[in-house]
Amino acid sequence: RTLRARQLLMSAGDTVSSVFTVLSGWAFRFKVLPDGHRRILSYYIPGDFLATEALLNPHVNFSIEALTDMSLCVFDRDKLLALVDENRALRQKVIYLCSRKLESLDNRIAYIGTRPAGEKLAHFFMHFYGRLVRKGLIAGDRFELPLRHEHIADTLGLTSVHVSRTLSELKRAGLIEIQNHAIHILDQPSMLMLAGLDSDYLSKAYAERKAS
Amino acid sequence: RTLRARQLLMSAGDTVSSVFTVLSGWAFRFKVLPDGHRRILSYYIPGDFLATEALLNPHVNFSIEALTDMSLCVFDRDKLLALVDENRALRQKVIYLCSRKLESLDNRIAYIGTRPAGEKLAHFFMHFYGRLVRKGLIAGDRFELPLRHEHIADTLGLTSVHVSRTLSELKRAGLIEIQNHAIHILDQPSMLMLAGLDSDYLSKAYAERKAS
DNA sequence: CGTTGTTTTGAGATATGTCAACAGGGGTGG
DNA sequence: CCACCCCTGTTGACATATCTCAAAACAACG
Repeated sequence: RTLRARQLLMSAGDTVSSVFTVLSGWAFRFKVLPDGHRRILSYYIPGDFLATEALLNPHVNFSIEALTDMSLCVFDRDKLLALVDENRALRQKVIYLCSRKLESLDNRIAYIGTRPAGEKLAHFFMHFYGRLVRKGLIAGDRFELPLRHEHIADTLGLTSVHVSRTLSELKRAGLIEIQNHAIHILDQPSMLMLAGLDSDYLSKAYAERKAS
Repeated sequence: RTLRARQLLMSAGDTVSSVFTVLSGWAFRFKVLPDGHRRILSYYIPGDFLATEALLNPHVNFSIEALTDMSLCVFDRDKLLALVDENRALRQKVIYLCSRKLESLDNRIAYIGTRPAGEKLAHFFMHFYGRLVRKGLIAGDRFELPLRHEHIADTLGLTSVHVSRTLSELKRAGLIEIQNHAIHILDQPSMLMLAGLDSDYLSKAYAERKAS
């Protein structure tokens, strides 16, 4: 199945009967608060299993939107669940997925809380860097981020105006460079430190590469 | 097994071999950021299964501390896992737990992000109110919260000073009252609205009561 | 009745939000 | 190929929320 950029894959309130893996393209999962603000909860990149939450509970209360054109591999939720139920190895796999998911949400909460905008941004970028490396999707210190400032803002709990300003600061400080929709990490150590990550975060990511 | 207030049940980096259910008392799960700030991720109240995360993955990177004296029912992780592996109903139960857990973290992220302090506090209290009601632990519009301001601050990403100020505002506005460590919800509808919750949030909680 | 830990209050600093104007890019239709 | 428009990003001035530091009030507890 394919999807165009900006198309919705599922909406809050839906009862879904399919789950997916991402073959190509990016997507994000979000909620809309009562006051109309959007809050982005997580992103999906190629290779990701899409919507662990939906596998566990078909009644979703979040939405998923395509960030770019994308192609997906579709699974029937019931059939997949039946398979999982029978197959021990698959069950382990699901447990692993859940565990990762829980951990990553914990981390989101931990650093989104109250860190200043610069640190939030650094964490955001370096986190993606690590994910892309682990998936074997990039090699150098430059990668594509098909996001608008508004996405970043809705992810980190900032305003797009303030994201713009803070990005300018990071550029002026010589930490990063941005052209088109690609970001270039100029000063890796400083960025990792700003992000509150271990200095060997990236080496670890390279070591884990393609161990999906 | 029993635990005194302030005692640690597990620490980040531990490999745990036991999981628990809470018989009495409160606890909280937290991380310490590289800069020394503590971030509280979740709370446990009587009846809760303690550390779904630890069941899925024995190598934990968070800590759990007792908030009050507490008594726990201990399970051997391996044995419990073996049981779960054999028993279909238990597997469903675990799936349900994970699903709830994921959802609640989503919600944390959604409202912790950028809401003003008053709304965060309202959400925090009403959320506990709902949880306690569902567990059948309270009846009226008043309940005990064995927390210091610092816990609330570390949960919501605020300063304990600011928590104090904002609480004073809520009191002055006639929304709540606090004595000892018990909170009295004076204006339920306003509090629910502030918290960004449905006006029938509590009726629902009462309806679900003790369906643990 | 002191000691220690917690909450409250105040004054001033800083980070972030809001609103509004403008600039640039990439499409679209003429 | 150009003129226009819409969407996004940038910049500025100002308002506000939250933090910091420090002192004082209060509570719990031996």
